[in-house]
Amino acid sequence: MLTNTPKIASTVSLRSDAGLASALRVSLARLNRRLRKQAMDHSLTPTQLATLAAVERHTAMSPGELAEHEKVQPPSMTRVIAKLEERGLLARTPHPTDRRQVSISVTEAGTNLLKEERRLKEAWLAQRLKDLTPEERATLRSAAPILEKLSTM
Amino acid sequence: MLTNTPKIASTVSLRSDAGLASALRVSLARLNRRLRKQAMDHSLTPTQLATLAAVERHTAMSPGELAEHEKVQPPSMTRVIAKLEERGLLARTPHPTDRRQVSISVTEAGTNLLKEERRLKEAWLAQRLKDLTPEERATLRSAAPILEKLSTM
DNA sequence: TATTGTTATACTCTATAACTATA
DNA sequence: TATAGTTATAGAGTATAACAATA
Repeated sequence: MLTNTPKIASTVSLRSDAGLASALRVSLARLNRRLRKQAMDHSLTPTQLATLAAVERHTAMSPGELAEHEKVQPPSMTRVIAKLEERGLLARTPHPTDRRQVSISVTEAGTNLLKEERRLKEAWLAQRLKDLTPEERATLRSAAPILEKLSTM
Repeated sequence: MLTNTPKIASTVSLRSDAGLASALRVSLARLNRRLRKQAMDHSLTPTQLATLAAVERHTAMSPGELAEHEKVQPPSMTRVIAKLEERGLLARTPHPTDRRQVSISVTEAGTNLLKEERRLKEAWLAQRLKDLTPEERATLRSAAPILEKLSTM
């Protein structure tokens, strides 16, 4: 170790809006980093996992839509889908009318993997919530819908 | 477009602890995804950016420490450092006593990049906070330290 | 002729193994 | 002989360009 002195946290007051933004940004990033570590050993890349979740969320999508949604190029999505299909997490069915297109959907195994993934993260979080005071939990209960709102504004 | 019907959100009640954990997880993930998009076009990989931030946070670190901190192998860190040094964001100075070691520190340009990166995210967040009601902002002010606490428990 | 998706190929990032310099 | 770091090389993942099938 050379030196290992963490710097003093931001001194901007929480009372100002800029201070609140700063404090929230730091807390959100840190908590998310911790949450991301609570993951299954599914050995899926982030893109693969996000693709699986997107298909589940939208019920059925074409490779082109998925590429756009995940901000990757179509050839990359072809390979992501191939991997997920190989592992039985996604299935491809022909498009009813346009035979150029393919419809991608989640298999039961894919759904189960996503469920388990979420279950692990939520279990970790629930455990920590248990160690808060009732007042702290009440505050978070009020804050949750506001955080939700922030991301859709 | 094939189909694009988003599924109904979780029906678990916010009142239960499991419901709170679920709601928080979703909100946190979504808000972070939005925040991450508010980034400079610095063309740094996630590892490069995280490394830069780690060095800033710890003032000075050795390549070995950085590799361990960022969970990459030493040879990978060698290349990350090389890239960051090439761009003038990190600097290397010899260790005072052990000539095998190298001390890595952030340059002024590196500090400025991190500042700008944070400024952008916080500006985006502050703008959204402005559109909340005073009560909602007060709730978030109370919640911020609790979120912070959750990640260190 | 335009569009959807795939194959061919190259580049980047990270890993393991082997090497150099210093303790 | 052990440790810190780098260089050499290989394996994944993604991009661009070219191609095949269908509209």
